[in-house]
Amino acid sequence: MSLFRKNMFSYKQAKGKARLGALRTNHGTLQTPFFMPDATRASVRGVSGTDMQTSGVEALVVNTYHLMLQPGSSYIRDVLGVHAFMGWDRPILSDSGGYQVYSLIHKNPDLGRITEKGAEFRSVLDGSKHTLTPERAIEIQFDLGVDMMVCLDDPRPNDASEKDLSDAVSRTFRFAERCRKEYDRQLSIRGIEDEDRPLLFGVIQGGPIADLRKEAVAGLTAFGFDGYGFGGRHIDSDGVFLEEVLKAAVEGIPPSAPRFGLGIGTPHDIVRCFEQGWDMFDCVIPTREGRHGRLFVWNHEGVGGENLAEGNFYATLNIQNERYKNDMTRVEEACDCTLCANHTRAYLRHLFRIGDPLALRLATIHNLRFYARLIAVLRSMSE
RNA sequence: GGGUAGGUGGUGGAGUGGUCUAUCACAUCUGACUGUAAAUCAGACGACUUCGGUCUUCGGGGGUUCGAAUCCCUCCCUACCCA
Repeated sequence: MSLFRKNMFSYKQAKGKARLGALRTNHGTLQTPFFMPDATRASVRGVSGTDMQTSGVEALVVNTYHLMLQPGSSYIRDVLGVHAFMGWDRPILSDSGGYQVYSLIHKNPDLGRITEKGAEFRSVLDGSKHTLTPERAIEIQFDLGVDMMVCLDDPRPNDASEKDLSDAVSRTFRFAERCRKEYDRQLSIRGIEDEDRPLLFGVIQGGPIADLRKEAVAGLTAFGFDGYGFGGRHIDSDGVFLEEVLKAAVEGIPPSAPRFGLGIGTPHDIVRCFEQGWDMFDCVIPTREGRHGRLFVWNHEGVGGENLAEGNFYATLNIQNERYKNDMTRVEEACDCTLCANHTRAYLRHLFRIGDPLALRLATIHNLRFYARLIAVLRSMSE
């Protein structure tokens, strides 16, 4: 019983393998490709919903693990869902907490362990124990009331042994089966009609080994999910984009399903994934790096496009550098964001220097606007 | 005029005979950041360097000592108290 809803996703082939699509969700239709900033704890740090809408943000990602800890999924359920809680009425996707198996547990074994039962976390907030089973992850995501949810997965570091990576694929598949079973059960318990159900994404594991990725895709697609996400990490330990691995994965996914590159990525990574046929993305880069004073700017005004694939269409500047002390130009003259419309580089640098929270907000807004403009370019170029 | 306490690298402030170019913090400079333990983290921060070192620093000057930021003399300066 494959998940399939008529008119949920449609697309037309664009340049090469890239495609332009439309994904229907309970909070509106999203044009693909699209990029979602991470509002991990139901907040894109430092910016308001209005800031995000003005910047061109169309959808957000929240996190099951972090919201489970604070303020708690039942709390969010009781306040009628994360949309109402945040005051954001556009699409929201929740990540399953699977990434925290990697970012917390694998990077620091003191913070928990992953077993066949699920992920046992030692809370990063107060040390308390929390077990996130596949079933629990799905239940929480229903409590959150999101539009798109993700199966709990078991990502491993890319330098893990082949056996380890293979185990991660098979366990992620078993988790996916359990997630799907619980998903159906929740739909039934909550009396949710097919037309109103959130979309469920399976996650492709396999590390940097293309054959494992193919195997993962084959298993998941045979089982059937609304969409498929590329999990784990899409870069090697040196930050090099795993072009062939992404390609191996995307080729096995039926074109009728949306393809989600989890945690992707830099502007260049997004372009390359889009050209391979990936449709949706999320990443902390624009927001985190913005808060750290790194601003994205186009290399050329008017934005050509010939150089998109080479990745030299943009540059970054560290606004805190001394060279901007007397720089009275805009971060980017051609940008229409709140920062570029009103303030100089020198002023933004000053705001960072004095530690004013406004610096974080303005830098984040600019980077979100940059990403939105990148997506707009991809959409227009491919027609 | 008398007394007391002090003067350490951009700042604050440790050190009180050798392991001191001198802890630490801040400031400054630079870098990193990819499904957010991240308004975080890392490196540099006297000069020169063939990167192995070399030279110059702890208010100024002089002295004791094999050796001084550390002890002594002297001068200068600062803060507070008393006249």
